[in-house]
Amino acid sequence: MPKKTTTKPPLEMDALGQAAECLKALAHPVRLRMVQLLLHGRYTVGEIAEDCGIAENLASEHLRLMQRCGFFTSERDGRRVYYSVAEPHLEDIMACIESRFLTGVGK
Amino acid sequence: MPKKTTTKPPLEMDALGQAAECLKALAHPVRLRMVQLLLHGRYTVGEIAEDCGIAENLASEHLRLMQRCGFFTSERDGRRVYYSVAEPHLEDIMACIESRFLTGVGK
DNA sequence: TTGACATATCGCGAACTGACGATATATTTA
DNA sequence: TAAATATATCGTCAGTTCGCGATATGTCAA
Repeated sequence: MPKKTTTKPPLEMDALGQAAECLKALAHPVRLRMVQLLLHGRYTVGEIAEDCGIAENLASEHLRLMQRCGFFTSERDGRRVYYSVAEPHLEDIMACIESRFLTGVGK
Repeated sequence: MPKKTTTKPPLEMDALGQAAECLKALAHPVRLRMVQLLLHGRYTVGEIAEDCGIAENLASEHLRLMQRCGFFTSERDGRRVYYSVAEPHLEDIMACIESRFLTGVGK
């Protein structure tokens, strides 16, 4: 009897907590924009900040947050730090989000 | 000349804001659980509360939040109120989330 | 009507988040 | 070395979220 469907979550509640954490990381317009951008290549903090129209320290904070979730990684090259996507599922998830919210709207 | 496309995102920033709002609504373990449950049928507030292991007033608050996003709808039947999924994309989005976070973990 | 049940709403406090200026660290160039 | 550049971190504060007890509303049955 591997599973029962009676009352509670068996032990998935824990995984749902993790999933919620990561969704919280995505749930910010600037961070969604960063995901869109980095899905097309790697960029420095300065480039990302400019694209999003925010200060560089703010960008750095958002990027670090996404990195803690495992969504992004960074590598330093000289004084610059390049961020890129580390989580392969991000592409699928972003596609879902875009298909719901960003399709043919005011284009 | 309705809009200019100089530095920033064209006009999608607005849609990203909306998307972020809805992701925030999803970004909670109890609410994710509610989505999972309601994707399998319609249930009353009391049933949902018990399944999630929370008080009924709390469940009611979470459900109302999801309803404001357009994710759920409710219909009253006597003293009970049944909630069900209203947003068809929820299934896809939830599938993405599950494939990332809820696959073969500790099973 | 009254009482019981199901759900919704309100008000509060604790905890968290986001933005921002100031400051710190790391790296290159002079 | 010092100065300039790129990024990261810190402290703070306004605003928000969560859970909860108390209360309100809505519905049925006696």
